[in-house]
Amino acid sequence: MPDQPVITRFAPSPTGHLHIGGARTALFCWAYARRTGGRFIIRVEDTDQARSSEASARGILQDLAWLGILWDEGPTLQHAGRVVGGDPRNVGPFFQSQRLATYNGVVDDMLERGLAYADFSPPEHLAAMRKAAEAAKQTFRYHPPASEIPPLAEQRRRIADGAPHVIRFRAADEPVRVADHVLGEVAFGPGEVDDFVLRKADGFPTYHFGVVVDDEKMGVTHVLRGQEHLMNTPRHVALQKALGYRTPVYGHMPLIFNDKGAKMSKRERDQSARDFVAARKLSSPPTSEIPAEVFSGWLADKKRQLGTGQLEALASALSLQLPEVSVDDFRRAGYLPEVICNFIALLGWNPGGDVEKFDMPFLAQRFDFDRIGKTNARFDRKKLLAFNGDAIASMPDADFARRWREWCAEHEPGFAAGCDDARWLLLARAVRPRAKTFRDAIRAGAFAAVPDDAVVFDPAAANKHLLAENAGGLAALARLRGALAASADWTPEALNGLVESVATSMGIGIGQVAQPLRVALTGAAVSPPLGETLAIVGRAGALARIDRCAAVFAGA
RNA sequence: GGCCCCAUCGUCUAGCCAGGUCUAGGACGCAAGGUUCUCAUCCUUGAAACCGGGGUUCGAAUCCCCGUGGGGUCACCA
Repeated sequence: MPDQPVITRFAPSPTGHLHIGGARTALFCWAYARRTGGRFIIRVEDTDQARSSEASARGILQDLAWLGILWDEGPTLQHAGRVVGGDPRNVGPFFQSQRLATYNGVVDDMLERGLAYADFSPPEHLAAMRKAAEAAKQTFRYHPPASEIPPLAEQRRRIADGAPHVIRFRAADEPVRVADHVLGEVAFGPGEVDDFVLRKADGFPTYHFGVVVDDEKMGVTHVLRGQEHLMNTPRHVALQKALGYRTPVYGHMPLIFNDKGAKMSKRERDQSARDFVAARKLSSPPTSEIPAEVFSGWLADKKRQLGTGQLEALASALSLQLPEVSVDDFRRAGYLPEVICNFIALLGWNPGGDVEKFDMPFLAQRFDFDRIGKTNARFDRKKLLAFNGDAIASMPDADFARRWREWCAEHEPGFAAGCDDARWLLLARAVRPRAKTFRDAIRAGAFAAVPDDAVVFDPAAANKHLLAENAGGLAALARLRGALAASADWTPEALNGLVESVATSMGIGIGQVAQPLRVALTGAAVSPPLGETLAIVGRAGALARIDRCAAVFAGA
């Protein structure tokens, strides 16, 4: 196959959000196709009827598109004014649940050729055998002697009678070699591959069967996936060999761990919430979203997970920050898609030398198997945060202002609502060096969204800067008010100068003027520089806030 | 437990494949100092690693073996 164009695929199962590890797999598959001038396709593996959902599939596609990982073939999605996906080679559909006829055709053929057989034994039978083998400390391998497999005619007859059954692969007793392009050659002894199920009792293919058939039918040449799939590969290779299919080039990537050294998973979010609840000794749910019995069961059983909505309701009721695990989590937390791509690419791959900041075109130009690492990587949120902060810091003002506003429209619609463009730009500029994420920026700029008559004064700040000692803070405020009311120039630069000159004229340090003003304007001891803060609040707002502050603390 | 993978600063890693230029480089984090009206940014400096043991070799972070440690996987989930 060396002369054929490269075809890679990402094959998510639509049972939840796009996980960060899945995003990396997709990114690498995309990058490899781009670099080699090949094609990148998406195939949705929705063969688990109980757990798959269309909403999840759509969410995953949207997350991919948001990250900038666009596919050449696959389900179609409207994104940024164009259609992503499609089926130019006529190899679809790209949902496995719509390809049952294809799988059934292959099953028939395999039955006919003795490569597979119908197994009518009930699941309990298998479970018992497995248990017995475990008790005897033996490796369980399902591979009955040929004499126990009914003749094909009988299999056909019972199938036609509607007897419940699965279709199993008839495995050969031979070793399998996998030429992995990341790990090198990996050898598996004879007997490692057993008579695994190809088609489930519900008529849907298993993962192994769907993957092998579809990769062949869709002409996939390169399979990049997580190392958790390594032990599946001999099955796939054995199947390909039996069917006379081509074997794609495999590359198994190192895993991504959380900071506890375990595989990153949604469970982490439940665990973090559970730890928090346990530390607070809460025994009843703090939100009506969660029934009491569900809550207590969840609390007692570390394996149990709450629904996504329930978990989020819990977190917000406790104002608890859940660890981000899925792409959507990071998006809502205010991370930039290009930073996420940059960062996850670095988990398991690097361009060599000291380069670690790069963009999608760079990846599309440089990515190759030979620089994929072999060691599992911990997902370091602190470093991601630093990367995101760097990206925000190096953006042009106007870009940051626009993208922050877009993010707000999606995730914090109330925040930017009444703000005109000029003021928004001032706010964005002031807040930017204080923010590592868009959500951070909201925290830093919160004072701007508070109505002038609703500033909440932090008691500690007010005490320290307005009420302490000889109440010099209130006197400074009075002087500032006069100067501000008279100021001709309402720009950050001029206003900074004005604050300085008030301090000078009063013969005190700038801090002794600045901090009282800061508390009056924002209620807190922390804000952007005063010139900026004043400019954002506006003259009328500033005077109103100062007056209200003076009134509140006058008698104190 | 069987099978399989892996092993450089706390973390992500460069260097390893084609041994010497490595008193092991970068980044995040951490520590100290500086700039500053607060916070943050920013600047400077610093501490910090080749898992252990054998070999091969004039020479090993780099090659080989063993040990140890970590991880993955053992479904009619994917």
